Amino acid sequence: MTSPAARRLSISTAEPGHAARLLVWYDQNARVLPWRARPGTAADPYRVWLSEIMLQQTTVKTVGPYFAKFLARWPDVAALAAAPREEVLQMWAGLGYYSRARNLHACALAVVRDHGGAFPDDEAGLRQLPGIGPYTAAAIAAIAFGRHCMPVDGNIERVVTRLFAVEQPLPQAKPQVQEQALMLAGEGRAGDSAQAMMDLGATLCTPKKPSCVLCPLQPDCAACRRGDPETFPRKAPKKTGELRRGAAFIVRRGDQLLLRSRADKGLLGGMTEVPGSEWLPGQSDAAARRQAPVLPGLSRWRRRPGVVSHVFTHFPLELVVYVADAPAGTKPPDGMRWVAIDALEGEALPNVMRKVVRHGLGD
DNA sequence: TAGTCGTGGTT
DNA sequence: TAACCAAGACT
Repeated sequence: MTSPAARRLSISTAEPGHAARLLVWYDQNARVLPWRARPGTAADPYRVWLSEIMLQQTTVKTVGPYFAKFLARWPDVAALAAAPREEVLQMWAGLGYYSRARNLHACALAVVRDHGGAFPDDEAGLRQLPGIGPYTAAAIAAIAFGRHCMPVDGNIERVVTRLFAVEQPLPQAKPQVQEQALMLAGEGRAGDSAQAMMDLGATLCTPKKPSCVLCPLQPDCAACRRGDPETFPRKAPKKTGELRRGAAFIVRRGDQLLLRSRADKGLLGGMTEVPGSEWLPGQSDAAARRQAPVLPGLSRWRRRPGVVSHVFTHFPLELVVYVADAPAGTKPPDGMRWVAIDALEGEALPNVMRKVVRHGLGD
């Protein structure tokens, strides 16, 4: 709280509120991250945007190498817009949530085509672009353009619901949290305030065992006073999905594999895969195997021992893997293609398919 | 509004 | 280990 000396001074110097104390803490404790501008220098909207898209539901550690890779290959939004979409998907492979990659490219094209290559400099304008929702629009507006707004992500939801001991569960409490979060934006330093809140949530106000003794907001934190900060935010428990089963089919033609591209939308949209059965709860191995591709002259299917297990956000998956050989010269079925095993790095293979190939090739 | 959409890490 | 979480968007 305010010291007696400071209180006397507060006649002319307003008592530091939440926002001010947050910024004092940030100036001494800000994380150094590749996409952040050096203190005192302006942020590059392209880098801010690229990082914000990559960071959606993705950890800082995971994003690091992808951010560097993208920036080296496409140093500005015009370069990214000029790239083939397939190349963007391939570079994104492994990062997950692939609609982000499709929207990233669509957004770059829109910025070049509709905005002369410059990002809109306010929340409303940004919000119109593909892949930019309420959070990302506010984050870019604050960090890149200094607009007075506060993006609300998982970190900030946690900090705010603890600070005010919000009893209403999420997501119902979102409007209230948004309003309270904005009160923490410092005058003239909205971008730093936003990043300070994220750093606070990531390093001190953590989901479990928060370090309240080090927190600059601790004197005012209702949840900390109650003694149960970990119980915030309130949230309804979510149900786990049912296990789905299926089969994946690896067809070898010499040193090549048979691949195809998934439908543009939906799960793993636009990504590369080996032919496979549907993924259904309770599907028998026999039913899955009947969905094998048909090629002339194909050898017998050999089932690889074991299964490939993978967990998506809303369901776990188990795939049985079969392998067969096709004679030299065999033409690929409609919509499929032969790809050299050595060239798989150049494909937009999601991790589940990397697991399948590794398993099928006996690694 | 609630379900869909990846993957890796932590507890 | 099963559950939860990570700078959410879209339908």
